Amino acid sequence: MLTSVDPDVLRVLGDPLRWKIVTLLARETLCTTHLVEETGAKQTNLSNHMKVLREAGLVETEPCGRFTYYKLNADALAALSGQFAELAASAHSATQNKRACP
Amino acid sequence: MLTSVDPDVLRVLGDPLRWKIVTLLARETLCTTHLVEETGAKQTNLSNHMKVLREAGLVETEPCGRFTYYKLNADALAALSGQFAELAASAHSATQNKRACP
DNA sequence: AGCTGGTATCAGCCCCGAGTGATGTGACAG
DNA sequence: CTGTCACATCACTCGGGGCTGATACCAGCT
Repeated sequence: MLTSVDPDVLRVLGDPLRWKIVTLLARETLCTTHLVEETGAKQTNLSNHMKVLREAGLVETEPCGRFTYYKLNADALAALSGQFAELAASAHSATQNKRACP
Repeated sequence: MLTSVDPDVLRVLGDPLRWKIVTLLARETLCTTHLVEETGAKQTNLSNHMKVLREAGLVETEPCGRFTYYKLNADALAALSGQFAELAASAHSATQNKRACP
């Protein structure tokens, strides 16, 4: 199939703060306190964004005592990479076939 | 370098209509009239979205008489694919190193 | 020239979502 | 048990962006 991605995941990643969170989680698994001091955002704001990222299937939670660790879902990112590669390949060959003017 | 992508491109792709336009352009090069009848959106709305896609470097215009053909920028998509692959690889190894609880 | 069809721009409406403060819940330490 | 810390949820404001109608622009045809 070609591009089964729905734009929801991309919309989720389109927010600057959420993207920064993703890049931070790409280096190490962190809990909310770390993310607060890394991003400078309020805890409430971060909690909202983490919920969005979790519901989009991009991060997974791992409770550890009273802390909540977040780690990236590498599979989701790999899937995105594959979809974009597929799209790029299709786009490369689509430059030839041009639909006739109406 | 790791993840030089700014979330702007992802935000642009996060809109459902824009994503549909991208998937349509992945198959063949089209002009605005084709996109209007394919998506069912108003011409004004489409023109706005095409401007956004153009400024994001995702599509390129090719004037042909009084028509304007749009084709995908395969390089931009391939770059996105690479960035996500890099991110996925980094995320896979980031599950090991977990920063200590504060 | 004047007319018609394809696109781009402008001005405005309206709604979704990011951000914030207050509050609730739950888990350890004393 | 009580306080404190980590985190989540609720209620709210407000600004950005998607959508639209009107209009300007441009290329080709008669």
